[in-house]
Amino acid sequence: MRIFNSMTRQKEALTPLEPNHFKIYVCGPTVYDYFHIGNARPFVVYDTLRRYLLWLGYEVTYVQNFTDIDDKVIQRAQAEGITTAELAERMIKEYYHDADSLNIMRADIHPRATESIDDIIALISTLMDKGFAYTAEDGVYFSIEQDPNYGRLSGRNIDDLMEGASERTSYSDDKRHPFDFVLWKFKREGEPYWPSPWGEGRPGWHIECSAMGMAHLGETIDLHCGGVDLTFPHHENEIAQSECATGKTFVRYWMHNGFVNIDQRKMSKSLGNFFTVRELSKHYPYDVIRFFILQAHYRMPINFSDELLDAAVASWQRINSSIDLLTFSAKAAPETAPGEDETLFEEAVTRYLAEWQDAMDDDLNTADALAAIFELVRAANTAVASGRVSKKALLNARDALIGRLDVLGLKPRTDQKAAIPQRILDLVDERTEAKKNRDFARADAIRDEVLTNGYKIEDTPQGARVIPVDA
RNA sequence: GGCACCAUAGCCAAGUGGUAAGGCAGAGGUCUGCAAAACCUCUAUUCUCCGGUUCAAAUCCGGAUGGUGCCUCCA
Repeated sequence: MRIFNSMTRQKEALTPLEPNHFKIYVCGPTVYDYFHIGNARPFVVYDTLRRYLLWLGYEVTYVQNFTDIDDKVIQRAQAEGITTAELAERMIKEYYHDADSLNIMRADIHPRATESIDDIIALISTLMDKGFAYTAEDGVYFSIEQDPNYGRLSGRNIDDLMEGASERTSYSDDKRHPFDFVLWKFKREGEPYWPSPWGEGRPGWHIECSAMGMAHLGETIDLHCGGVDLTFPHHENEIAQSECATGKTFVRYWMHNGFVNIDQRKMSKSLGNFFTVRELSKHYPYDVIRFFILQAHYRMPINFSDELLDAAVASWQRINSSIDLLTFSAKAAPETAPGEDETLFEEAVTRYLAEWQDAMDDDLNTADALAAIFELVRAANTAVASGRVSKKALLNARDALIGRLDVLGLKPRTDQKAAIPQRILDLVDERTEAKKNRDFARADAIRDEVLTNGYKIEDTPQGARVIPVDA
């Protein structure tokens, strides 16, 4: 598999440091609110990466943190009159609700900043000992001038930063350099704090990811993933503090996903143009949201609108419909089918599955992978219509389809459907009888009645087929 | 101001040197008692524009235009 490494800005062969075992760290949510669709993208994308690596036979250790202490958590907790721990606990529960619904696998480890204070303090101590950190009035800072490699990931040097900063950065505090960043914030009135060798306080934002990543995955991590907006300063700072502490490469492959936009503008909480996944799920099912995200390559920006979601509903329906059709028609399909249709179909299935894998291998191109899925769908629908393809071939195709969708974290609707009530099945039989007697008025009336009850009847060469109408 | 990214049909979106995937929407047809679903055909002589390299460019190089992002809240 090849992956675009943000550090080198090119696609590279992806290999684990430790044989057959990938160690992945994904920047997780700050738990002060429900997460929005823009936050959901990395969770879905890297979950898909994880599933694919597992499918390829690798062992994967997947870590995704919860930032449960920072300014926003404190602010929100104060506004609600509860403790930060209470707020975090609640929002983590809500995170799991949405993430589980999006079929995002739980990480092997979900470390929390407040439970990793010892690791954080140990890391800062090392940086202090080695002369990369210093104490200022309001906290402990990392000195970027001590790091000759600073700026490598984001492609900027300290001079570039100064130029950008000249109009926006205040030089008023007592940091040695305006871009020095805080490792440990000394406590302020009314805020939670922990003891440390430098005084009571709480961790800075960047340090927690380094500390938790290294604590659970070792000093060198295979993959570190997150949104492009984290490239600078968050990931840049993580590299600086981690590598200065250990002298080793912190991360071998950096992956950054593109934004979710609204009206061509970045979706963000500060712009106020966001939809939480929870809110959106009231209008569109979770599987459609996931499908929508995977329809584009992960590094491209995606725009977001009802029209695009509606199109995704229809596309996803096409796939589900084909799976249902395969299951249904396999029942009446011949046991063996020695003809050309059978051979051509099996060849087509093999070809499209190969295309699917090629796409996934090429920098997790889920858009292309889904195109292969659609090709497979068309071949399957054609095979079904021909009636000259064996039961075995149809079921093999169906299972392959379901299997590949599962790697994408997409569950076919069939699996989620309840059994069709006997009452409905009786009506369908009654309609078939009416049709046989050419009593079409009666047949149509029954079809309408069934539809009113939430089920659709479709006539096929193999007989009438009943499917629930999706809400 | 500095550093990046993006521009492909009505809409969405793959494609990084060999002659434009896939989905949605639309039109026509087949099947059907009628539907639905499905299938077939059609819908970009062309990839924002202008130069250049090459036998060959949506793909590489240079420039222009438009849009977006980052530059100590951010996925």
